[in-house]
Amino acid sequence: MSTKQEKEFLKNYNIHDYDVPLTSVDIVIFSIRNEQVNVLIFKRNDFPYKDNWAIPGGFINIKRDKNIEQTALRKLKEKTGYTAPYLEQLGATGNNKRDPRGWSVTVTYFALVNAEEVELDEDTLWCPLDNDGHITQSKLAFDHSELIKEAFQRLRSKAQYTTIALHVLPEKFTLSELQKCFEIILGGKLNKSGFRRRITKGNVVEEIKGESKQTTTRMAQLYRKSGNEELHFYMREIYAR
Amino acid sequence: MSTKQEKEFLKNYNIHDYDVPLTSVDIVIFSIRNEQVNVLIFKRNDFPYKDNWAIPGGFINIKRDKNIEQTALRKLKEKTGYTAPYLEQLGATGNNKRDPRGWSVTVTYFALVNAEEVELDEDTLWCPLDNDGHITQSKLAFDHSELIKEAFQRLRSKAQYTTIALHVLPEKFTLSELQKCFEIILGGKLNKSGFRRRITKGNVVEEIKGESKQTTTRMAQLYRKSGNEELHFYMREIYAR
DNA sequence: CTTTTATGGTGTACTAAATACCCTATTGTG
DNA sequence: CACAATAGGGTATTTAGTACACCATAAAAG
Repeated sequence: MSTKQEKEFLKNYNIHDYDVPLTSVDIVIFSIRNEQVNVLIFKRNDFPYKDNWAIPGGFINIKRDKNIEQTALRKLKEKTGYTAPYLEQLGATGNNKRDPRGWSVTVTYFALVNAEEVELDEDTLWCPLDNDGHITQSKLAFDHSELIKEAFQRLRSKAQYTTIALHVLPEKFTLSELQKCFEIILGGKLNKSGFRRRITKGNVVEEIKGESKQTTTRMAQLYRKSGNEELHFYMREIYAR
Repeated sequence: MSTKQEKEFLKNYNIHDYDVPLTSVDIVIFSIRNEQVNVLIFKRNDFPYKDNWAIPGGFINIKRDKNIEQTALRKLKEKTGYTAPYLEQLGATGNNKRDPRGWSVTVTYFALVNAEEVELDEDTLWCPLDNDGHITQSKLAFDHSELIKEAFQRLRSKAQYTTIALHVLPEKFTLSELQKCFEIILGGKLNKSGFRRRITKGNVVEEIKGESKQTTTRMAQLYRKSGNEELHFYMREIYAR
């Protein structure tokens, strides 16, 4: 397939001969803390936007990373220690405005983690989002506030027809805790028995026989995730009011 | 905000000092012909994969393109003449294997067009897909077969809960023609009266008063798209068997 | 030690929006 | 003129939600 001419072409090909955009990976890391959706941000150490808050990310290391998902996982691991989180690509954003260094493309991922299992570095913090996915704290570097908002919209939308909220919980949890997570993400109340039917009917959680958790009132049955798939998809959206 | 130090940094910043990936945009253009989903492919004129079939695409022109969607629209217009098609970003694919020139990231878009309104250039053709989204003709350059398959899965999935199939039809169409398009995309038969209720209930199509179309049997009412949104989203998926 | 209260857990009536199946109308064709 | 084929639409059934009521249980209050 590969002709002599083609080999010649590839030998002479040098990307540095062309005007190319910057290409980076950013990652919106979600968790739930104090009954709010939170996002992990850190204070930048380098130009541009030095000393501003931003979401984790950076350039693809074309020596070390085999693919872009690996770049995202590497960044996530650096900031949270997580190696197997829920991770989904949100999409690419690219234009000539978003980075002062020039034309820039970023591939954004979002991850769900359990806040209890993350140890924060210095200059790293959880920042709560309001009901529209706006970050309530400081203004962020680049277009990161916009990326967070888009990721939040995707998260909320997916919570309506999948089991995505499972991924912010620890290994063991009660159904009320799970419902609470859905309600926080969806921004409204869910019907209890409808929710429990929906969750227990599919093969998405299983009782941990004999284990229950002390709450403020009566004991609650503990569950764990079951099924192998990352997400279970429902035929209908759930209704939060 | 912008300090002297930062200005200095930006002045000295040169992307050519770094090892960066190639970044391109590819576009999967769908239409329906002969009761099959088709994809537009063309014969490559340049290395690598010269003389192989591929989907349209290319590098971002950082002088002319303001953002990646513009790059995609530019490529689409070159091949089809369309300036306002249904266009959606599928996502980014990036790894060190897909392009012989080196580490490569591509942002894939997919578009829906009406085949009748496209004039094919030389070295350009419509190629039908089988029921799994596999291209039935030749092997394609790069990982383009894989990109097509992923785009087709997204298209089929969206046809289950949105009005996406509207975008492969001409301005005027009958409900039977619309149903046929959905069936082709979904790969199964739909229930007629259920389908008509679903379509006519939302504000997605409107009768063209007094206009009807001759079919092989009785006259059929003509409709046009209505509503301003690109897509209408339903709460439930439709069921094709 | 009893009562209150908050939450855990479940059952039932109602409802929305599908599917499944049926019927009638219209027009070209043998 | 009967018949085939598609347009167009009606109704019963099913599915999976919402709304709401009810009992259980353990901590806290009196």
